[in-house]
Amino acid sequence: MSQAKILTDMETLFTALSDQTRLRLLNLIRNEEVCVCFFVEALDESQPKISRHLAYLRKAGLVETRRDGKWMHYKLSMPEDENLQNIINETLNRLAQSDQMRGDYERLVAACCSPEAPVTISRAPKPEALVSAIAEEAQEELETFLL
Amino acid sequence: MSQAKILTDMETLFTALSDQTRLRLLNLIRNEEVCVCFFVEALDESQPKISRHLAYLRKAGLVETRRDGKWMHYKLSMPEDENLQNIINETLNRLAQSDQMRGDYERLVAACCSPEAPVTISRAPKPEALVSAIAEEAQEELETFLL
DNA sequence: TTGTCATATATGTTAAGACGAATATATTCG
DNA sequence: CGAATATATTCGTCTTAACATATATGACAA
Repeated sequence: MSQAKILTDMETLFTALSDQTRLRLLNLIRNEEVCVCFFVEALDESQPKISRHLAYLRKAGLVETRRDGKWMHYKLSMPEDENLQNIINETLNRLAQSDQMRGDYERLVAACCSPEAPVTISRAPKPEALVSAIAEEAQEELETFLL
Repeated sequence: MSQAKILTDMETLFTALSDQTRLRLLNLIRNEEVCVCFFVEALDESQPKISRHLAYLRKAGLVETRRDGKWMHYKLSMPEDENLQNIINETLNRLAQSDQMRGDYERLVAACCSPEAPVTISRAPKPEALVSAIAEEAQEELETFLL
């Protein structure tokens, strides 16, 4: 039963959230599935460090993985309980107000879409949601231009 | 500016919430100011342990203290940011669904209001909100009885 | 198979924090 | 003042978890 574990589950959730690197990672997958190499690029941290923290989040049940050939994609995995969902959403909303988190996100976009993207990741699969958002933006710009 | 510290502040908040004893303490002061001796009684943990965790919560800005002679009272101290407030409220709501937390609360009520309360705390100032709630309940029972 | 790339895990070190036991501080009472 | 009470802090120990560095795994390509 879920009853018996409420306290332990919350401890697990908050321990997972109590690290800056993990909060930064969550901020990046707020909307979309992201490939590990983009985390490394956007946070400018070592690959083992990113990997360890992603593993931590996975064990805590906060993210799910999908393998795609050599690439591992991570996405948010919401708990069933509504209170816990709200906690996570409020966390993401608070993070979104931070300049630093916006900077991380901008580096994610740059790593995905810049023509000068480092060779390392130039062939990695880009986050779909992000790419389509960028495409829409470009579309809008085009339309604005045409007016 | 609050901007510069968003990430650090969240790390501090979640670290404070990532311990079962501290979650149990927060559950007890959800509605009211409570004196340390009642925490010790309700959680059935050693006094130094309770004291250390309360100090931790105070340093994290989650509780405020008021001295009343020999007694120290603790109460919730909400952060200014609305997202963080929501996180704390959702946390308390989730805790309230736990049988264990309800057990803690019942022991708090018992310690405050039972005639067989241990000598140690029989003279300690009781939580006002709790006492008045109990009084109302008694009043209701009386009225029901009179019908 | 051999090599290469993307990611994960092991290792050794260091720091944070949780605990019980003992002790210190602060307040009140006599 | 000194004794008693409520709470806080210190100490020594143990666990958890952070990190950098090095190495292992798993997938694909040649």
